[in-house]
Amino acid sequence: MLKLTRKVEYALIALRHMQGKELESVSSTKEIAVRYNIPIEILAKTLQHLAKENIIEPINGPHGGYRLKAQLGDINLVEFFERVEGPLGLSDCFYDSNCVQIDYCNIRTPIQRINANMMSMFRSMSVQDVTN
Amino acid sequence: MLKLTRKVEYALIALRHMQGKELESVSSTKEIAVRYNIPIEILAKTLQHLAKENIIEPINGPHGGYRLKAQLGDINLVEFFERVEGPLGLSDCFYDSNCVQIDYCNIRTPIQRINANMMSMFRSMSVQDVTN
DNA sequence: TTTATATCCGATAGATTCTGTCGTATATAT
DNA sequence: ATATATACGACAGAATCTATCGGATATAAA
Repeated sequence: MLKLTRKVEYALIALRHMQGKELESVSSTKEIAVRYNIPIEILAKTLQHLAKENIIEPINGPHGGYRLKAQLGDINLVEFFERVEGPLGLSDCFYDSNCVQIDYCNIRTPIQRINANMMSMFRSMSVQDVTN
Repeated sequence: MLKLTRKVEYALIALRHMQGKELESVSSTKEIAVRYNIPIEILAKTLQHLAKENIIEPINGPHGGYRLKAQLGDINLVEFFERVEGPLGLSDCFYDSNCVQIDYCNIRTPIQRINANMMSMFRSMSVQDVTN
């Protein structure tokens, strides 16, 4: 409950890795996978996803890899989590409402308040707060 | 990702239900299950768990059920989540460390900072903030 | 004392999500 | 050409979440 997914963690590890290098320099999937002991195939998918989101830029071919493209300070954590994992919320009913309790639920409003607090907390931090 | 479990939601729904009634009055599992459209067996388990945690008090026999026992204002949300679901944290490595990345991880410290923020946010709210 | 209505509790099954793997295609530097 | 990268859909295994089943104990009331 209330945990990050591996995918988000792998993404952050990779971004921090890239952040630690010179701006133009390129990091390959293999390099990162070996360095941090991450299964290469799943890291590959994660990086492809970040590339599709224009957060990193892919370089094809030998000596290729990825380098940072977006300003990590401009992406807050709610935005980042949603771009990597989709809609965010303490309960599904805040973005998709096929919950059988929805018509009777007596805690929807208070939970939504807490959810707003959580969102606001994550929104107050940027990806760079993690990768620096 | 970052969602509450049904068990926690059912527990909160039940507590709010009890909170809305007179102090001495008793609510049965069936009454709550029907009222909020919750599978009765799983709600039963949840209430038994809350009883073991001394948050509610069981009354056996016909016309039995449960009534509030603890002061809900005294239980903060971190404590509540942990009493219902066990250890809490954005990543497992904050309370149990068989993560294969642990020796190489470059984001453990920043994530722990975010985790501390989240904990502090949940600690600043009590169960009563949800059930009132 | 029997009966009906509750809680109690371990075992298990089903569903969903999370995590990781495989195979194949495409791009490009040397 | 070849070697080394990314791209990507399909699938498989694992873990967690959610729900169900069966049978036990407790007690109020007929």
